[in-house]
Amino acid sequence: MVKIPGQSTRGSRTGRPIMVLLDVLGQRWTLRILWELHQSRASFRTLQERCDGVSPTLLNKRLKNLRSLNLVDLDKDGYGLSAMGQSLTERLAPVGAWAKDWADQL
Amino acid sequence: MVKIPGQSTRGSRTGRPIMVLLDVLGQRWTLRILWELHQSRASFRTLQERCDGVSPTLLNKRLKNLRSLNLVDLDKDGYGLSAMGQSLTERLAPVGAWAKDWADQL
DNA sequence: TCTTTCTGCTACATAAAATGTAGCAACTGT
DNA sequence: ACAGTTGCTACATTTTATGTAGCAGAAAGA
Repeated sequence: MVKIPGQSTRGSRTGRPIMVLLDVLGQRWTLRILWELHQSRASFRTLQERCDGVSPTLLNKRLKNLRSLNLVDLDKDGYGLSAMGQSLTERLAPVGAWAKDWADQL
Repeated sequence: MVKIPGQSTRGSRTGRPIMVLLDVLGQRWTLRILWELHQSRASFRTLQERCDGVSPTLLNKRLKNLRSLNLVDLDKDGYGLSAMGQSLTERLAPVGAWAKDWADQL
């Protein structure tokens, strides 16, 4: 059972890792934040701009959460993906290619 | 430029398909709904139960949206993934495997 | 040293989104 | 005719996100 302190258990009643992950990624801006950090490290403010000016309140909330989940870290160069975060976004990459075909088909 | 009627343009100012997709997938329950439909087709109510009793209001909203995006369809056997939805969730599958390692590492 | 300009972050009122519960109309099977 | 489905809607309450302002600390320049 995966239990994250201060985290909702919505969609996690089974405790199956995938459910927990889908729950986390399904939070507004989380996916986008990971995507942006996958492009490059960024300071809080830069990241905020890149995320279409998402509110700092929420950005901070998400970043705190992603750090506690060991997907994101913070150093002198600002925020970036941890090794784990990197491996996740790498697996998410094929979806980027898929999106092009999908958009054409729409 | 991809424009979806009645859809927020949050995170879609560039109109890049991936941004639109991240925006859609980043909506609460969307990812989970796709995941559940990837397991098998289901009626509205069955799907609702599988999604930990998500409110029918929201479930319907998401399903409508996913149908307009050509990711989900509805037939006599209830809701299910379209061909497009299938190809998306297939690309999402590696993330399921990843989640196990991630959970162990937490 | 004294600004200026970054940094990450917080407070708080407003607005938007999600929940929970009840129930409707249409169809299916007995 | 009746019971049990189906997909779905209404609506009041609660939760979440937005937008704006601004604080405290570090670094860089004059």
